Amino acid sequence: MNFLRAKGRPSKALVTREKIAEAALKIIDKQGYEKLTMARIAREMGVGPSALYNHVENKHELLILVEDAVMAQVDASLLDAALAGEVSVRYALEVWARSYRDVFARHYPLVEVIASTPVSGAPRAVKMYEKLAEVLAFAGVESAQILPRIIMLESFIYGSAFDANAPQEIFEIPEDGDVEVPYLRSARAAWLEKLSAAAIKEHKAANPFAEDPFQTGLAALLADFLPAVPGEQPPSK
Amino acid sequence: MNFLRAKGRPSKALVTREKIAEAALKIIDKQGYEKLTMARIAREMGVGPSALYNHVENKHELLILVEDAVMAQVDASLLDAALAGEVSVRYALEVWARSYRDVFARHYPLVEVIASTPVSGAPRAVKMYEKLAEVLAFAGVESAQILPRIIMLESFIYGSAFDANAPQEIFEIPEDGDVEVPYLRSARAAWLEKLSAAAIKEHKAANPFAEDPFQTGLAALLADFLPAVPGEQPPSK
DNA sequence: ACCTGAACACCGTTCAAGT
DNA sequence: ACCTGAACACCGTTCAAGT
Repeated sequence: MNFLRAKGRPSKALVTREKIAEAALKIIDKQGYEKLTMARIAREMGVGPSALYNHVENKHELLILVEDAVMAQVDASLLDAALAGEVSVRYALEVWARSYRDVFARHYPLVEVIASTPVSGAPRAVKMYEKLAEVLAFAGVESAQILPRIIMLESFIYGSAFDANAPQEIFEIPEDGDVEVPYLRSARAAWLEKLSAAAIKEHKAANPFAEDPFQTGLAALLADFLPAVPGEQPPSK
Repeated sequence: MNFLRAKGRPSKALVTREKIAEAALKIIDKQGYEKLTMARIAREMGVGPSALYNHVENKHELLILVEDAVMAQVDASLLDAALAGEVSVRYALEVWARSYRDVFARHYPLVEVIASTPVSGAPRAVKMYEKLAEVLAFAGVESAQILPRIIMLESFIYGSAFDANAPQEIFEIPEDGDVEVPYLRSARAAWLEKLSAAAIKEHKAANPFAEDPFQTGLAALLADFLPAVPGEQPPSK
C-alpha cells in the first residue's frame, strides 16, 4: 500500500482510534457512507487496511468511534444554560432535539449503530445522556421517569432524522396507477399548497416536508412531561 | 447452480417478483437480514443469482418488494372498524401504530428503505396510507394537516422500532469508568426498580424498556391532534 | 506492539451463450 | 423473455513475516 515505508513496527504509531474517526468523517463528508470502507479509511491515513485491525476489532467497532465523534457535534450548550436558570428547560430541550435531529439526518446510517450498541462504548454519548438526565431531574421529572422520557424523545428524533432524508416526492402517486387513492392524493395536494406559500423557500430542513411533523411532534412530547412554564407562549401550531 | 436444468429459457418462468419476496422473507425469518444475499435468495428458489436480475433492477429494488410484503403484515383492520363507527379513531390508531412498530421492530433494516423510497413503488404501503388518510379525514383533521400528522406518527414509530431492538443493557455504565455519571446511573436504577416489579416478566415488546416510552409518546402524539373522546378514559400513565 | 502484503471467503452485478 | 455459468471489481477480515 505505502511504498515508502518498510515493513514492521514504525517508531511512532501511525494509526490511533482518534485518527481513524477523523479519517472516516472526512470520507463520509466528502463521499458519503456508501464509500466508507476499511480500505478507503486506511488509504486516507496512508496505511494498509489490515493496520486498522490493531486498533479496532471490526468495522462495527469503528462505527462506534465515528458515532461518538458525531455525537459531539450535537449542540448541548443550552442544556447547561437551562441548569444555570438562563433559559427554560423546554426551550433548551427543543434546541437540543433539533440539533440532534439535524446531525443524525446527515448521519442516519449511524442510527442503527447507536440504537443497538451499549452507550458505555461511546464516552461522549454518555456525557450527553448524563447532562440530559440532570436537566430532566432539574425540571422536576421524577427519577423513574427520566430514562423513559429520554428514550421517548430519542425515538422520535431518530425517526425524524430518517424522514428529513426522505425525497420530496415520497408521497407522490402517479396518475396512471391502477389503484385509486383519493384521500391520499387530496391530503398531499392540500399540504403542498399550504407549504408552497411559506415554508418551501426557506426550507430549514433538507426536506421542507419534514419541518411541521418534527416541530409539532416534539412540542407534543415535551408538553407531555414538562410542566407548563407560566408566561411562556405555547408552541405555535 | 442447478445441475438438472438445461441452459436457456425455461418453458415456464421459474422466478417472479412475488416468489422473490416470499423466498427473501423465508431467509429473513430463519437466518436474519445479515444472511439476506442475492445468492441465498436465488438458492432458495433453485436458480442462479443472475436469474434474479431479470425481475429486479438491483438489491434495493428487491428490498422494496420485501418492504411491501412486510407492510401487509401490519394490522390495519381496526382502521376499517373506526370508519364503520365501531371503535374510536384514537383506539384504532393506537392498535395500528403498535402493530406497525412490532412488525418493523422485526424488520428494522427496512426502515431506511421505506423512509427513502417513494411509496408509489410499494402498492400495499400505498393502500395503508390511503386508509390512514381516510381515517384522519373522518376524525375531522383538516386536509392540510393529514399528511404531516401521518409522518409525525410514522417518525415516532420507526424510531421506536429501533428502540425495541436495543439490548436491555444499553444504558448500563460500568462502575470502573473514568467519568462520573451520577444522574444517569440513578435514573437507570430508579426505572429498573419500577420495571422489575411489573413489566419485565410480561415483557410485551422484545425489550421491556421499550414499552413505556412507546405507549406514553404515542398517546401524547395522538392527543395532540385528535379531539378528546367524551366518555373514554384518558391513557393511563 | 504495530505495521506490510498476500490471501480468503464472500459480495452485488454484468454479460455472452443458449433455448 | 428468461435462464446458466463464468467473470469482475469490490468487500471485511486473517495471518505470517518483519522490526
